[in-house]
This record gives sequence, C-alpha cells and structure tokens, in this order.
Amino acid sequence: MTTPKYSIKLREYAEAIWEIQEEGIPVIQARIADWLDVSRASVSEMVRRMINEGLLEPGPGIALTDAGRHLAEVVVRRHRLAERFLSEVLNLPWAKVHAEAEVWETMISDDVEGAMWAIMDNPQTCPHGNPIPGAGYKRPPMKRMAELTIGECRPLGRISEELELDAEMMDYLDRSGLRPGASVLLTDRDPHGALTVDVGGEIAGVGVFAAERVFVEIAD
Amino acid sequence: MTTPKYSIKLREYAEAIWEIQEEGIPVIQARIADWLDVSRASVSEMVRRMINEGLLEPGPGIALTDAGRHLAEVVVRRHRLAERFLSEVLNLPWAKVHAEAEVWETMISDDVEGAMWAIMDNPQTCPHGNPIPGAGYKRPPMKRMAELTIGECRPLGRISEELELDAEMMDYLDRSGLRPGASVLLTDRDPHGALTVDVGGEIAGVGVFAAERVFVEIAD
DNA sequence: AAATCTTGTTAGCTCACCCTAATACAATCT
DNA sequence: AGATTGTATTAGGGTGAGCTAACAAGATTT
Repeated sequence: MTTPKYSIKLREYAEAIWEIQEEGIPVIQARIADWLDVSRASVSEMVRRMINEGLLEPGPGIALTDAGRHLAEVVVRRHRLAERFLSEVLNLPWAKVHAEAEVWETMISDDVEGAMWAIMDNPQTCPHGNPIPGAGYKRPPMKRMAELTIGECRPLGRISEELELDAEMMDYLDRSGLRPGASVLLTDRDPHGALTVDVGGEIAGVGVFAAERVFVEIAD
Repeated sequence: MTTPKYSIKLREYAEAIWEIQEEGIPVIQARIADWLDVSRASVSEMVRRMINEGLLEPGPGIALTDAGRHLAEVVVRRHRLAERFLSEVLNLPWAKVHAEAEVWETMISDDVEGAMWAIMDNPQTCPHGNPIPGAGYKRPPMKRMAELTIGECRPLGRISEELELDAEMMDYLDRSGLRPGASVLLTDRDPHGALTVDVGGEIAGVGVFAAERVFVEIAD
C-alpha cells in the first residue's frame, strides 16, 4: 500500500486542470493538451480514464469531482510548498525552483510534506506569489500587468504557472527585479503592447506574452 | 535535455548491482531479481538492455562498465545523501528515511545535490553507517554482528541496505539503541544463532537474519 | 545414474502512456 | 452556401517495463 492511489500522470492531469481553472482559461481538452504539451488524442484518452477513476464528472464538459479536486490540490500544494522549500532551505535560484518542483510535487510523501511544514514559517504562497492551497491565504485582487495605465504604479502580485515554465524568462524577470512585492511603474507602452516599466529605478522592457501573465495588485 | 540520460529503472538496476557487489553477494541475475523483487525473466531482459546501453560489459557474467559504475555511484550517493538530509534537516525518523530516499535518489538533480552538500557539514556516511560514494570516506574493517564471540564488545558500524528495506525491523533496532556508534556487547547466543546483546545497559534480542546484516567494527 | 535444484532464456501477454492519421461535428468567416 | 478553423474521437502503432509458463543447461543430492 506504499504505492500511491493514482499514477503520476493522473496526478499531473488533475493538477493541470486545476491550474487552468485557476488561471481563468476555459477548461477544454485542447487547452489541456497545450498546457501539458501532449497531443489531443492523448488528452481524450486520459480524460476517459479520469472519468473511469472518478476524478472527472462524466458527461460533456470537463469538471473535477470532489475526489479529483482534492487530488489536484494535494499536488498543487506540494508543488508550491516544494518551491518555497527549494528556495528558502536549499537556496536554489528563484528562476530554477519551478522546474525542480515539477518533479518533487509527485514524489513528496505525507511524512515529507509534514516535515516541510514543520521547518518553514507558515508559508502562504510560492516564491512566485501563487497561493498554497490549504494555507488559508486569500489572494488580493489583481489584474494583468498588461492592463496597467501609463503612470500607474502597483506592487507585483504573482507570476502565472504558465510563465514559470519558461526558465529564461524567469531569469530575466529575476534580473530585472520583477518579483512579488516589487513596485512596478508603467512608463510607456509600444504600439504592439510591449511595456516599459520602472522597477525601483531600474528600467525593463516586458513583451506582451509576459505582460499578460504577470499580475499586479489593485486596490479593492 | 532536461530528461536524464537513463530511465529511472535503468538507474535502479545499476544501483542494485553496485550494492549487491558492495555487500559481497555474488552478482548473478537471480540475486538481482531477489534484490529488486522482480521476476528473473524481467532481469534477463533488463540485463540485455543494459548491455545495449553500455552500462554492463557484454559476455557472460555481470559487470558494470565504467559508465555503469559511474551511474550507480551517482544514484547511491544521492540515496545516502538524501537519507542524511531527511534525517538531519527534515528530522524524519531514522527508521523511515530509507524508504523516502528510494524515491529521492531518482528526483535529485545536479543542482539539488549541490545545494544539499552546501548546507550539510561534509557528511561521510548515511545515517545507517554506509559510506557516501565520493565523500572520500574509508570504511573501517568490520564483521557481522553474528560473528561476535560471547563477551566481545564492539561499536556498531553499519546496517546493510537489505535490512533497511524492513521498516519494522529498523524501528526495532532504533528502539533498542542499535544505531551506528552504539557499543554492542554479546551476552548470549541461542542454539539457532539468535543473539542477546547489551546496548549500553539495555538488553535486546536479535534474530539470525538481522545479525548477519548488522556489522560491528573490529580492531585492524 | 537418476532425480532435483538453480539459473538463464524465450515466447507471448498486459498495462500505462504516448503518437499520427483519419474522421466527424460545430462554429465562424467570406 | 461553401470553406475554413477549432475541437473531440477512433483506429492503429510504439515503447518501456512488468508478468507467467515452458524449457535448456549445470550443479548437487540421493
């Protein structure tokens, strides 16, 4: 009974569906295929399997069952907790922890998760600002950095999981000081939507793709 | 290039072969099957695959190539380093770290291994006394606890990987104080080979199977 | 010498996951 | 209305890893 109830792949699909929902992207098979970088045929088959296993509601449309949501939240929680751990305890660079945590999230046992909680100081979010499910954290209202108006200044809130996949971009954000908590002032926007921002005196350019996946806090 | 060069299973087979050799057990397919708890047919096929991959010398008999030995040592090193880490940093119980490390050994990247070395104080052995390959530690001469003579007293040196698999036995050893460094005095031996030992004043019985897989240091 | 292990191989199967190609259906654009 | 695009499914394969069953060859015991 040491073997976990669901395979690594089932867990990863559940996580993906949960995160797609969290990002407000429509939860359809095609988006899951994009998110996981697999073919649509594979997603179709896995969706059938997940319904079989009671992780997804049967019928048209994709919706996690209670069991599915619970499973997904375990995986997401361990992912974000692992990111904190890798960053704070093992001192790994901010831009690298996401890739490591992709592996850790499925390998962490109940005991190890408990041990991590015990040695960290009640972490609420991952190092990129995304809430750790179950930590009782309420995300403040945010909007996309792309939606800033010129002259507007807001604290950086979070970076989407989708952008975290791009290690080079993460490294660029890190070097530019674009981490959660940083004060971001929009100074200009080019005709195609690329931004020029001032981060504590340092100037950085941010393309459209990234600007739509970095969020700033807004007053309620 | 994020995908490791060899599959998890190939790595585990390489590790098993290395450890069987370390324990002085004859390295034949049947022993590998016992060690990994798989069928002999599976071992036969995997051996063929390992020769193909250049991890085993071709021809009769089983011998790791330089590449195979290097791979095995990476896995064993990460296993034992992870055991230290789980025990010292995450404060997991001594009896549980082996099972966790079985998983960790395959998920630790170069970066994470480096980070673990950086925050620990130059560990030489795993918490069960087995040397960490590459740490430059020379194992002192040892013999099986089963080979003690009555009245002989020796420091406990190490516990074999084979015994570590048995979590209940490990818990028993832990509760009895039978950890590396403990002073073990053989007080009696029953006709079938079971031992009665005195561990710092506490008396404990140890069966034959365990007594042959726990080692004590001997004067050179 | 015969019978009994032990060891290794082969054939044939299963399972989970992935793929491409072909097809079907709906929505949207021209 | 017809063409294009987006979405889901099916059929048919592939890979890596496991299994049982049957069998051949050595080694050991009786």
